[in-house]
Amino acid sequence: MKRTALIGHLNTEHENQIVTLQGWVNRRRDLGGLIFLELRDRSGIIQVQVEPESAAFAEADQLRAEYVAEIEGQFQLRPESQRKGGLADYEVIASRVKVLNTAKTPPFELDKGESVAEDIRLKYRYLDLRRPEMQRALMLRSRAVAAITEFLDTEGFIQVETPMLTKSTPEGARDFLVPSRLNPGEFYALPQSPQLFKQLLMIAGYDRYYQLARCFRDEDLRADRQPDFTQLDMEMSFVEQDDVLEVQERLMAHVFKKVLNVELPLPFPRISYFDAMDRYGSDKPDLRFDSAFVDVTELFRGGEFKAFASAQAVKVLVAPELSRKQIDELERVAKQNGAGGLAWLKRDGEGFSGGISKFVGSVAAQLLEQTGVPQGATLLFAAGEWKKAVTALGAVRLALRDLFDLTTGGPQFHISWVMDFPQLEYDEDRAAWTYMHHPFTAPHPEDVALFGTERQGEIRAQAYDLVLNGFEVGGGSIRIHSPEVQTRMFAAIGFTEEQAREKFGFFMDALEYGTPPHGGIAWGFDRLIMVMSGAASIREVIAFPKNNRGADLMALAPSPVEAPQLAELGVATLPAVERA
RNA sequence: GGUCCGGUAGUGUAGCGGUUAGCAUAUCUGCCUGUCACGCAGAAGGUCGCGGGUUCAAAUCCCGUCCGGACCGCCA
Repeated sequence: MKRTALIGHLNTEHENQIVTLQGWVNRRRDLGGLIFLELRDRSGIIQVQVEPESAAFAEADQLRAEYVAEIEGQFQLRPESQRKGGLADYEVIASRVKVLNTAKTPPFELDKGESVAEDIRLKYRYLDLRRPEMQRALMLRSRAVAAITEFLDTEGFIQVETPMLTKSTPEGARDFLVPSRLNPGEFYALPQSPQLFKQLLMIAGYDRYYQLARCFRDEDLRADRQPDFTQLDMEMSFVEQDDVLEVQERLMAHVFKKVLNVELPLPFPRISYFDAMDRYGSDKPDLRFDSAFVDVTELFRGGEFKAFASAQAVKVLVAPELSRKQIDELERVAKQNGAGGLAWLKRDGEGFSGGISKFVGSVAAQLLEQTGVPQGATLLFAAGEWKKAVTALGAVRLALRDLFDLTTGGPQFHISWVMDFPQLEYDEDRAAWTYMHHPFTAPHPEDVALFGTERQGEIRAQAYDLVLNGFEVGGGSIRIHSPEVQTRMFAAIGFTEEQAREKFGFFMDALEYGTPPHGGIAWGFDRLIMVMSGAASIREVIAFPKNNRGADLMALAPSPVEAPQLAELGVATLPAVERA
């Protein structure tokens, strides 16, 4: 059964040799006397010719789509008129064909997989994964892992595995819980991230750590979010913010170079959280195109248009000429993202028409000058409380991107740092301050004094996100290594000493035993691979993903379990009516 | 929890008050020796997601429900 080579590795050196190949029947073209087969493995596809007088003919005649076959024959150039470049210049003239296994007729045609409903693909994922597109994506992912390992190893990072059955770490998301049979009524939590463990490794003196860590968050899914996902988790001791960023930039550039042969320009641009929000309406702005907002708050202040006159912020986005239908659609986007509405104007000569034009007569000239809106183009406005206004207009900006392909002409990949996040955020619903990143994020040293004062909302965190084409592909921070600062942080978010002890006392203890200054980052690895491979969904780069409802449509998980299994765990389920 | 879009042979789609529910492809049969999305001829294959309603008549309209997807909330 020894095969000569993977199909894609056949080359001129094999020319006119007898080769043995194994794979799946990709396609069969039966010309009556003559049979052509396409044999596929993970590396490529080769045409096989079976002649009627060949001893292989009877067996080859049995082959159908997705049968597993072994082919022995001469690897040779095709007739000159039929060469198509690469492996398609060659074919194998079969001398022996062996059916290694039959296959049921596939539920969908593999080479039309792109247009097959995703739930069908997921139900038969093992067939979907045979498609060259899926194999390319998973092989790209594998190459990225190899590049990362190679780089981090060279840079002195040590790979350490942290537990999957652990105690809930305060990352903010819901935990997946695992009942403990040996400790009835008690539960492990699956890690949302290895955050505390990697910090403990720094305290333990491992200096530089990394791990491709499986993480779990029990929240609703999205096209770029799965309940179980992979982080590239890293932590470094005796570093300041710039040290972390510098290593990260070289690592990312190395991965892009190795995997895609793309050169990322270094250093990566940095933008503050405030600027990202203020100019692009997002903390993960897609900077492959500009379309920054223009601030016209002051222009309208106290003016005749009441909706803008006293607004905290009035932002405007220059859009191409829009139809009424397009404006309505964009307004729907704005409203879904928290805006009351979407005011608009069309440039008409030296003034404006449509929308709110009857209110802007007195400021028309300044509006033209400040926005530079071209003839016929549209201005889109969001006004109100600053964060709400910019967020809504940010969503409109992305809708315009998709509507008008605004990224064409820009770089294929744009990566940047978003920096200087606020340390604390006021939660209106709970009427309390909370952490924006996580409670171990170090504040900017100059801002520590603001803890507990009225201005604690101004404290800047030493936190940073990596943003690629509008996706957050990484996030990290310098951590608090001083027990005093940690205590002030807990106090600021309303944790009492007792509450902090109860939640992560072991970590509070550890902090007091000689914690080095340290910081790190975690990459959303699936998301990064999604963007690198140009996929529209994270599911395209995960072998066995969950659907929108968190279900594995192939394995049919989650599923009920038998009563004895629950009893052993000391767990009972509520009837559906009581769950609400 | 919410908004929007969708569900018709295995797959992908058309049909949007009266059709024998159409087309493509896959499948099966026959023919075919240079095909490469092989071709040609034929066959089989459908509870139009499910339930209810409106109507003389429902794939088509209405309500509910289930399922799938995108987004908001949520996810630091």
